[in-house]
Amino acid sequence: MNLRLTNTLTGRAEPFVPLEPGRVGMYSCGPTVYAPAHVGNFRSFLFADLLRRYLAWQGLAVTWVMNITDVDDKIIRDARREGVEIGELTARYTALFLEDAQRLRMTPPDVMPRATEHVTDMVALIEQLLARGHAYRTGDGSIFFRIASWPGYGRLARLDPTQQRVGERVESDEYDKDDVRDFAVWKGPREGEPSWETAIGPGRPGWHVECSAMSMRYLGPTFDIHTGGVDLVFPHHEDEIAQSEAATGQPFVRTWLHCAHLQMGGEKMAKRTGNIERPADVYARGYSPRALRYALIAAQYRAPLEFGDESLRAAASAVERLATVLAALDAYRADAAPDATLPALLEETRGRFVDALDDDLNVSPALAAVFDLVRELNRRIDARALSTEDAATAAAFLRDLDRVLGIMEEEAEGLEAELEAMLEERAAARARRDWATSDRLRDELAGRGVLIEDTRDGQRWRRVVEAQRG
RNA sequence: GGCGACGUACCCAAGUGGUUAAGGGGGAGGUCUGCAAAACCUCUAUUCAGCGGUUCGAAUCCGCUCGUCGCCUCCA
Repeated sequence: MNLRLTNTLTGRAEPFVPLEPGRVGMYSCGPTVYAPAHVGNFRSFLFADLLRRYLAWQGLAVTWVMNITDVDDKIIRDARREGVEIGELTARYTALFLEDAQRLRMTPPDVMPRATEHVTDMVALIEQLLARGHAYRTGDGSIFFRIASWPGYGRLARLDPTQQRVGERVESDEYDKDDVRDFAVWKGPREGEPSWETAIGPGRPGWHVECSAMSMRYLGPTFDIHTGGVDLVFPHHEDEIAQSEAATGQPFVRTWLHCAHLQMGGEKMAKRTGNIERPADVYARGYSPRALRYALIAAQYRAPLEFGDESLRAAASAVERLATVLAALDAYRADAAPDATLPALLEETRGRFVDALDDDLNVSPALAAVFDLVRELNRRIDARALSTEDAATAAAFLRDLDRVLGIMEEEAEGLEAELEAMLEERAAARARRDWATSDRLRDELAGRGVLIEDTRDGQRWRRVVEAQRG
């Protein structure tokens, strides 16, 4: 394994060496469940998924943890607005997130800890901070991390704490703290807000402390990889490092990975500005989850990626091309001698694929290798140059690469009996060269969303989910 | 103001010192096919924001200029 990853901590691509040979502990900042996640959020989750899949494909035992933030200011605000308990709101959006993630074929994380179920872990961490003098209480029962007590602060974000701009933010801050830069690890109880009775008093956890407590709970005080969007570098991850290392006295995360923003119209996709699109919006316009996944993972994670109808349309076509060659390989039957050059072709493709992904998860050249292979396979299919066995080998090879990509096929799905019967009827009509009946059935099936293609290996069908027009 | 990323064809996007500047999409023409679709073939950047410099040689290194985006505050 020659994987190199760009560590935000150093700003450079470094060889990835797991703490424990053969095993990888990886944590990804997950969603705050007060609204549906947008596709920009999913870029970040799917980038982590791609990494997870690649590591696993390379034979590493990965433990992937993704948190669900189910208590925070916005959740409280929105629940109050709706007049429901926060648990009702978060259950709703957690379910939606899981459904969206599944449709996008995000590998289910090994652990998806919820903040509200780990308050004890957070309290224990805060107690450590208090004991070591890195945190202090304020009059309202809140507890703040004292940045002045942590000299390494600002290292991840390369921010000089003394040069931080402090302005309006200071006045608007609702809590009373010693230093404006200090951040809350614990928020004192307030009327109408959820509160936990704990060893450090009543209240609720701050946002940053949640990720520290839960990641270390499942991965230990020091673990391999932590991912998130670039917008989390500061202050979220910076704060995580400070409080985690201050509490344990040990290094926290070895490799920090941050993916660039998804852009729409040249600007960051962000809920705040309303410049967002959600998976449901994309599907409503006729694009499949597979096309969306492709659009989100097809560029290297550190580069900003332009998202929109153009990219979705391109993704839909690309994904169709992959599905088509697999269908053709599956249907292929020929009394031909084995193709002597096929093994070398597959080997070369695999080499290019691995080299590209090893290079900081550079998917573009990896996909280029796949598409070069697809063209070559189509050529050989057309020329009937493969044996039946070759076709099966090539299909299995592509499906193996797809364990990393997750873009090639829809979930296995059958056809309704009625449509199945129409297919058989059409095959019979074709056998007697009854073109009129054949064409009529093809039109009818098309109307039902099933596209027919006639090939030397017989008729082939596939469902049409992608929009023909945007 | 501080920190960082980036500007490659009609669109998306690789390439970061050396033969013909990946790949996907789109477009044009052609082949195959009962038709359709798919597939295949050919073409679609003598040029990499601009200007200087280093070098035998630069899209790739250096400098300047212009432009874009992000972070510094809740944010994937």
